[in-house]
Amino acid sequence: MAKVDLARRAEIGREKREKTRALILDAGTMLMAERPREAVTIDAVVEAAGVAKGTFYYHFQSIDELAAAVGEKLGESFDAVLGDARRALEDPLKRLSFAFTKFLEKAISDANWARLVVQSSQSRGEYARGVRTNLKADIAQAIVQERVSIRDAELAVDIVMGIWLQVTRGILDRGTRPEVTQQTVESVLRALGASRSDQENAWKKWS
Amino acid sequence: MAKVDLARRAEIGREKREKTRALILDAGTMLMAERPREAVTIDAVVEAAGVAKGTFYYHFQSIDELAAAVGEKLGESFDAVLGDARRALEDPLKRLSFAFTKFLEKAISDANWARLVVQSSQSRGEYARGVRTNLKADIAQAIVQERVSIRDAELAVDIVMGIWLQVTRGILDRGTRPEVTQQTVESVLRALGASRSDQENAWKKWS
DNA sequence: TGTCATATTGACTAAATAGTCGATTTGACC
DNA sequence: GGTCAAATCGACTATTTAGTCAATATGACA
Repeated sequence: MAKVDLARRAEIGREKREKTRALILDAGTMLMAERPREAVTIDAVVEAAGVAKGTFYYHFQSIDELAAAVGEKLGESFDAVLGDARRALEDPLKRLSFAFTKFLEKAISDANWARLVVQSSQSRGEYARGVRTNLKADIAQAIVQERVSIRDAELAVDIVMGIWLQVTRGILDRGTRPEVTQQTVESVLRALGASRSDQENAWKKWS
Repeated sequence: MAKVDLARRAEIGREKREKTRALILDAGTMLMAERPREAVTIDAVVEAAGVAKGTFYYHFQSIDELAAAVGEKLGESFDAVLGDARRALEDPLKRLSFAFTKFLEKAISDANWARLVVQSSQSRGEYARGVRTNLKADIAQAIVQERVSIRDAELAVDIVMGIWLQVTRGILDRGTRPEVTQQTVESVLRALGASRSDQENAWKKWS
C-alpha cells in the first residue's frame, strides 16, 4: 500500500538511464570517428560500450538514431568551441576568422574530434547544417558590405568549408606546424577576395 | 591427340576474362560512387554485375582488391580528362588552373564520376596520390618562381584539394551555374596568393 | 527487509554476408 | 561433332549482424 512517488521513481530511472546512454553515445562517437557510420555495427558499439545488446535497443532504435545523437553532440561542441565570443564580434570577417581559427585549434588539440568532423562531413547534411548556416550568414553579410569580391555565397561557403575540412585532414595525416592555422585563415580570406586591410585586420586580436 | 596451342587457349581465355572482369569493375565503380567502400558488399556487386558469386572470386580476391582496381581506373580517368594538353603547359599556374577547370567540368558533365571522386577522397591515399603528387609539383614550382605568396606547399595542396572536393560536392548537391567553374579557379589562385596579373592570365586560353 | 518501476542482461531467431568448391558451360580448335 | 582448358555458375557452410524478449538485477523508499 506504500505511497510510491512515481515521479521520483521516473527521475531516478532517468539518471541511471543517462549514464548508460552516455556510455553508448561515447562508444558510438569513438567508432564513428574512425570509420563511416555505415561500417559501425551495433555489436561493435555494445562491445565498446561494455553493455548488452538489449541495452542498446533500450536507448536507441537503430544505428541511425545513434548517429543522429552523435551528430547533435558534435553540433553542440561547435558552439562550445566558439564560446560566446563569437556572438560578440560584429564584423562578419572577424567572426569567420575567429571560428575558423578555433576549429583548427580544436582539431590540433583533439584528434578524435577532428576525425569525427571529417567523417561526418561525408554524410548528407545533419551536423554540418548548423556550421554551414552560420558560415553562410557571415559570408552573405560580408558580400552585402562589399568586403569580399566573391559574389556567390553558396560557392563561397563551399570554398571555406572545403579548406577547413581538407586542412583538418592534413593535420590528422601529416601533423601540423604552429603557423599553419594563421596561414590557412589568411588563405581563406584571400580566397574570398577580402581587401588587403581586411586580410590583416581579421587576423588581429578578436577583441 | 590434337596438337593444342596452349598459348592460344590462354589468350582466348584472357579475352573472355576481360569482359567479365570489366562487368564486375563497372558494377563496383557504380556502387563505390554511391556509398563508402566499407558498405559495398560482394553480394551487391555480383547482383549489380549480373554474375555469380564464384565469378567474383575468380577475378578478385576481395572487395579491397576491387576497390584498388576502381581506384586505378579512376586515376587513369584523371589523365584522360586532362589529355596531353597539360604536359604542354609550361606555366605551373596555368597547368593548375587548366587541370582544376577540367576536373570541375568533368564533375558537372558526369555526376557518377564526381560521386566516385568524392567518395574516394575519404579513403587514405590510393587514388589521390597521383593527383596530389602532380598538384604538389606544380605548386612547388610556383613557389620557387615566387608566383604565389603561400610558402607551405603541403598546406597549399590541402587548400586546393579542399576547394576542389567541396565544390564538387556542391555541384552534386546543389547543381551549378555556368560561372561557377571560372569563379572557383579565380578563388583558388587568390587563395594561393597569386599576383593579380597571374589571376587574370591563368584563366585565359591555355594555348 | 520487501516492494516495484526501471534498467539491464544475454540467449535466441532471422537475415545478411563471406568464402568454398564440384558441376556445368563456353568456344576455339581439330 | 568431339575435345579440353578456361571461365562461369550457384548451392553450400560458416560467420557476422540485426533485432527480440523473457528473465534478472538495481536501488530508492516505505
